Amino acid sequence: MSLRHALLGLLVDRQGSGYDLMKLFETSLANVWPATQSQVYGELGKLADGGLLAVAAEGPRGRKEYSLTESGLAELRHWLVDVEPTRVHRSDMLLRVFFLGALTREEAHTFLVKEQLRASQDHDAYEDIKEKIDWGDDMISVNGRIALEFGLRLSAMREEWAQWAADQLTVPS
Amino acid sequence: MSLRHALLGLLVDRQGSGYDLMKLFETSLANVWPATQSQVYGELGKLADGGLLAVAAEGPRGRKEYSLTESGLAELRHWLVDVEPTRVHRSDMLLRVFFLGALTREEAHTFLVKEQLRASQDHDAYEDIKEKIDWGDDMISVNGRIALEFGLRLSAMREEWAQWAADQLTVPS
DNA sequence: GTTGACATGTAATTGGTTACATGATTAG
DNA sequence: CTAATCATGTAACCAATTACATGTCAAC
Repeated sequence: MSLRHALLGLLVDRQGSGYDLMKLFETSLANVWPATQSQVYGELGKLADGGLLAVAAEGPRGRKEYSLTESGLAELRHWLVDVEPTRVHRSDMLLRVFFLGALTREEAHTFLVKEQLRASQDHDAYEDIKEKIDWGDDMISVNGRIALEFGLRLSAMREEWAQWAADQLTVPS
Repeated sequence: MSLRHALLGLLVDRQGSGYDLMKLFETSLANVWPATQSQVYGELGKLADGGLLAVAAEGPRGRKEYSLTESGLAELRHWLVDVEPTRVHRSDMLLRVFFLGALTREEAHTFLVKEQLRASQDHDAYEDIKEKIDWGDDMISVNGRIALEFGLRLSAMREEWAQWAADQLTVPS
């Protein structure tokens, strides 16, 4: 149930339509919590029904501008403070690693080299974001920097690990 | 659709019932791809219907022992070699980071310190596994070690990052 | 004979993805 | 006038979670 909280969070220091929030999503939260258009519109409706959001204004083309209510902010804060983040993270990449023995050594090696490349590309992409985005001083910009640093460290780690893992295969015990 | 491949993978160098596979899951794959009992039994049925698995033997208590077929192995290898691993990984922890501005500085600091602690505990748990599990030489043991190393490096990274992030809050720009 | 491990399944619900469908407004 | 952007929604499907339901066999 994190999407609802993502939407509440985006509405803390701004007000916006589903369309606005979708665009914000793409340029910020999509890396940690992807969502589709249908999901966003659906969830906004439910949040408004539940009184966590209010329709602050209606514009052209049926545009509905949402704003956070008292109870919406309370729910967000409750989620941040009291709800434990999920422990396990699914990774189909690591799942594959378990079964690399079903491939030839060359194929397994290729798999790990590709992962190393992906990690390296991800790292580059994060570096790009760090340089090119002009960071505002709003909440998601300030804290987005902290999250971005995680991405940078993670991709660096993945690259080193994949290198190490590929070496393990090349020189077996 | 990774669960099907997880099951195919487990059946590469052994043969087993849903019950057996569940137990194997818990002690190996659960960290990278959790699955429930109902999911496992359901998926095994579908895989058998599709000819990727065969019922090799039937035992007491309705026990059905599955084995990998030719086309099952082919499908596994295809997934390993040709299907790109998922790019984005959801993290409700990082999602929360974006919204830390909705908390007081103390609350936000506490959140990051708790994350540091979780990472540290995860690291300890992985160290424990590394020491205590007696590793066989079967496929999932050999490659499980490679995956475990990822867990160790990731938890170390998370711990350092959380420490850094907590410091960022304490001494603001 | 009773407890615990073995063993399999179904049903209801939720969250997420993909595809489809429609239409208004603005800028060139 | 026409293309791009704005704007919202529905429907079908799939994967995963939770809870329920049932029953067997072995060991003590």
